[in-house]
Amino acid sequence: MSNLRLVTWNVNSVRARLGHVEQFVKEASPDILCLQETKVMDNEFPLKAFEKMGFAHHVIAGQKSYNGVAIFSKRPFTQGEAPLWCGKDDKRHLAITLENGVEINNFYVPAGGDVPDVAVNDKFAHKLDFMTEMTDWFAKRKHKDNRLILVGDLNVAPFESDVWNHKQLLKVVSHTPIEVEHMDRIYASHDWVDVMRHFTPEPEPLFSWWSYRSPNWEVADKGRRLDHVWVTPALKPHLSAMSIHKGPRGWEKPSDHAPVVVDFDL
DNA sequence: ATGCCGTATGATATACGA
Repeated sequence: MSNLRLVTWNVNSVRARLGHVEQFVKEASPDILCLQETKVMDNEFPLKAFEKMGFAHHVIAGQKSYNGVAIFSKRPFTQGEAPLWCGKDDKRHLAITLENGVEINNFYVPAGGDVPDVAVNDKFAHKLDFMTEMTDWFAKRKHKDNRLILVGDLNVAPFESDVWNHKQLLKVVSHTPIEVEHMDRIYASHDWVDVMRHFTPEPEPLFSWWSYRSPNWEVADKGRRLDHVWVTPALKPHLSAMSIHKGPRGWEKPSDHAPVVVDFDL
């Protein structure tokens, strides 16, 4: 058993945030770094900077302007299976398997647009379909011995204490009941453990995202928990710590998401 | 927070985020 530190962070452009990533990696020293919204094609990804940060292994999947995920690791891995979600090759998922057999899935679930109505908003329909496919995918692969980690920007804040004001956000995309139902089905698909709530149970507020549009983000604290770390039951005994790092959200020209750190004995 | 922000792009406006 040794310590494994995992970080998940929606950086909102890896090129715009490279300095922040370097600074945070220096501070937190993760063994595995899962990024979302890299917003860069693979041939333009600043890989050398990540090698200098000490990550000997990586897998990246980007496209121009939108989406994009990446996993950087100090430990060797093999790349895992990643289906075409909703039939689109829009670079929202990567999977790796470490030498100890632990599989890490890094997701960027569609944001869903503004209007929480599938009849008038294709983006919302895409989001719900994406979550349904995640449910089916993990249900199909379910096995009691599976040691899976699921991280990323899932773009849903499921619990009342995952948003700054439950009642005001019930009709706001990310906290609507239909999205929470879809997320509950993913939870059930593999008896997932919500690691962040394992360490910080309700009703303590827990946020990982604060809008750029809200001034005085830290004082107002109108946040939402959109970023998640889940594990399958076999990994629950190996959890040792979790923390959301608000520091980088306060740095100059920040991402609107804060990095989440989870420590395992693995 | 619906709002005045931020990132990206064949850009000086538009799409997208959530």
